[in-house]
Amino acid sequence: MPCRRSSRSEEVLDGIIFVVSDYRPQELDKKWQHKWAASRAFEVSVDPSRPKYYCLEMFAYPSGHAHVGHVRNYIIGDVMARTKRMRGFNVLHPFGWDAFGLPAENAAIKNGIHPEVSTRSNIAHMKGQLQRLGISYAWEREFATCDPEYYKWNQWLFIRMVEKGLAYRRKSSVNWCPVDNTVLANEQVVDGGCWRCGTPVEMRDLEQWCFRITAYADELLDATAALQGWPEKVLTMQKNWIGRSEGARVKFPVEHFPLGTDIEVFTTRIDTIFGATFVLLGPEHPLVATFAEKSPDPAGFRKKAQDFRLQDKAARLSGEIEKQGFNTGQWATNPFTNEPVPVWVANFVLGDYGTGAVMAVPAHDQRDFEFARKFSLPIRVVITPDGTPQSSDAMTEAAEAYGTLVDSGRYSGLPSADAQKQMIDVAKKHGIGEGTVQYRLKDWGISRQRYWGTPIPMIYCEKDGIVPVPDDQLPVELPTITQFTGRGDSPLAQVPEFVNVKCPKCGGPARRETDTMDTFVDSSWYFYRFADPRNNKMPFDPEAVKYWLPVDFYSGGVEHAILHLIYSRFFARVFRDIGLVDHSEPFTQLLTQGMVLKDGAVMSKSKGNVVDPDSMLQKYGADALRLYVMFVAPPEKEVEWSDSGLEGSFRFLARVWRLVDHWNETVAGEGIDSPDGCETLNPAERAMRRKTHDTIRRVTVDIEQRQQLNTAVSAMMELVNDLYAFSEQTLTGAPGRHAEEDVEHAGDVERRETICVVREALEALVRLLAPFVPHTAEEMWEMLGHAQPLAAATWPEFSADVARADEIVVPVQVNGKVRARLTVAAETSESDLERLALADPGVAAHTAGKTVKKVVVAKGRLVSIVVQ
RNA sequence: GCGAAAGUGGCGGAACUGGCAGACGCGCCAGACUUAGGAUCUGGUGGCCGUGAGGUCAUGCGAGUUCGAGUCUCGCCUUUCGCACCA
Repeated sequence: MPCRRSSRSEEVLDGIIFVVSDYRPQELDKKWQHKWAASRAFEVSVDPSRPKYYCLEMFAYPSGHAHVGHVRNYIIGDVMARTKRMRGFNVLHPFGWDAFGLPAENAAIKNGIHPEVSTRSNIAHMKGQLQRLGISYAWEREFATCDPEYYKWNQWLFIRMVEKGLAYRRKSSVNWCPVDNTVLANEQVVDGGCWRCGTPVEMRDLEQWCFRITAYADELLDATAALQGWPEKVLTMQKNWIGRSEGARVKFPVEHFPLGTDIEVFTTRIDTIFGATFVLLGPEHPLVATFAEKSPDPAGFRKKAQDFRLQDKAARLSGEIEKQGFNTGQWATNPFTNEPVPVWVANFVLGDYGTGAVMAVPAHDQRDFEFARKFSLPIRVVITPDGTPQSSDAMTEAAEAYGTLVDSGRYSGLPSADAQKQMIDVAKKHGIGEGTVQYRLKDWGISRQRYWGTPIPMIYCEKDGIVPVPDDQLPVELPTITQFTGRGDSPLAQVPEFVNVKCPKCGGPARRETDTMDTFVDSSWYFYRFADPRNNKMPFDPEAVKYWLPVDFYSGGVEHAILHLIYSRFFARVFRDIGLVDHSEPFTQLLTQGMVLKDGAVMSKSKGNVVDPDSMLQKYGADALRLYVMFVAPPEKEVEWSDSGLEGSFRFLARVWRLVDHWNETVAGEGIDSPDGCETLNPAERAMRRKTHDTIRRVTVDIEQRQQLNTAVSAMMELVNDLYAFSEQTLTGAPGRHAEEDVEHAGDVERRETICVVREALEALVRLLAPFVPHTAEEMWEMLGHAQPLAAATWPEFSADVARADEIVVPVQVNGKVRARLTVAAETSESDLERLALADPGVAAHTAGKTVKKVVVAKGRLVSIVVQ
């Protein structure tokens, strides 16, 4: 039964006395949340007879408390999910927890609480928060990545990747965060610092496991063209991250060294090679050590190179580094000019890009130019706009543009592009180089020297080498550790019963891998698991994934534009290539929601500016919060939190409530049906109906096509305003003014047509509101006499016929200024409009005594008259 | 430095394909109802001139295209974001 009361009451909330009519959202929240749970309203199963819709918000790291910034994303997703459900789709809307990670482990080091314990309790609390917001999740599919039933499949997949050569072990120079005591992937280094704590990263040489994401570099890049549902901004970031560049590798032989001692360089501008007057090595280049030995002061040489290495990433935090370098004393031969060129070591040459060495063309590369001027190295112009040779003396900066070659032997006179092709051919023919493609993207190092993650399922045997854990022994479970020391080595290495194991091949003594996986592995495929979360034979049933995937609507923060989203696209391809899925792109549409600011800053615990959703819920109920967050701005935009805005949303809901309360008994009466059955409607009734249908159209388009949820809300507000005005015109007076009498008088409305029109409007309104304010809408739906819950109702039908206006107002401009407004039949022809406009007295006043030069008529919109 | 996006009332924002700028909300002002109003309902609310009808200016600044520009083009300013020695 509806919890409806007819009298007002006073109540004290937060020390303030409110007089409320009837709207008690806190009661409604509980009532409907229980009903939805009891009826399993949002649980779904595969049903090929219905179109599916997979609506997903990025799952959460269980930090303990969700603030309104987090919650905004879940509400956006919920509006989409609830709308699509009412539109007839079989909607999968799951949620889970990205539960492994450093914060829990760091907390354990600090306060001794085991990560498992704190994580589980954080999850419980945050789940409660989301449930109190009424987000329509299929909770039965929930899982956490720290469940062995989940991470088992990380391990299973890892072994498949080892088998396919997509996971491999290598010693390499890695980014090391001295505070978090672990390795970071390149994607996790932001401005030279750790993405989590900002500490400048150090370089260390470590053995670690890598995923061969570069095998998919071209595909990941090319496929961005097909991702039409993604924001351009995110695609651009991914393209830049992959950083494909076409060029050539060319060998510069080192003089006075054995044949085959070459410095190989990568260049995108082989056309400038005749201007290559020196060669630069990065400090990490292998020949640096060799050259040091040949130098008069090997120790000093090595120290200078080492200094360059150390300064590298950290120094970038504080702006640009000055270009430094020193001469190795060695010479190499430019293979095109056959001239000797000096070899230098430079701090700005990256060791891990290309070949770690470059040919320097100071006339045509700004960095080389600055370097050459600083160290008085020769500058030779080999490209000019018109092919006329030039001196470098007057140059103040490098000329990087393409042009025509000069002073380049037999290539002189060729345009850059042609020269590049010919030079690459010649280089290849002589075995001194070849055309290649270089990427900025590097393989993804996933080993982490931490506890709270997925154990890497590998065993090291002296006899058999590196052996994967057999599938039937998965999962390799995390041992329970009681002491968290924070020492710099892998915590798992300190657990002998974990480390010591028999080799699966020979049965002899062996050691387990003690590193765990980067938690981005967990989040790279969780959306597949949701399709079949309890499968204990496979990561998921391919048939279930075939039905539900790809994700139709995915929303989350832009901060994942590269990391999570590129890894997920990579994993989709890995699953594809091991035959488990038949698509390549996991997310059809991506929405990057804007953050919620408080006092101009991103909410964070440390800044102390978090707005806690629970206190808002207590005061205004879930729906007011939901509505406010959707109304305040379009989803992508950053917004500033406003308490008074939230209060406005609460007032709106109370206003709708009073409206329904005012009319419900009348419209639920006998013989009240669709106005389609009514003989004739008077003009006011017709206008009211038109508004109803126009609102249906606007809200539907705003949600489904434009995803502009704020204007959908304002359209509904307009409808409510019109319904108030319409109620005023009926005999009853406005709702809310004399609540008692109005209810009595509502039955006095004489025209059955009026009641039919109101009924149609209210039923449409309540259903349009449902995705935004589901609890309030459910209750009002019940008040309107419906036994079936709104969660199972269908979306209101839009009728173009009803929405069509029969009369329109057409403004008339004279020399660009509006001078009159014509009220005419909607289908008035252009010639009639012109005639009516010229005849209008307001227009005539401005055309009198002048010549009409031109009349432009935009049918149904405007008439523009030019006079002189 | 390079690249992208955005600049609209006191505030958040709207304006869909170039066609009445400021929808909707917040705030503010007034009226009604009231012992009371911080509830509710109604009306008003960009600037300037005018008692008024009305006029006039106005979408960061400056030009341009057009009958008509917040919207398109060019230049500049500001802000935000991304990339930043990637050869």
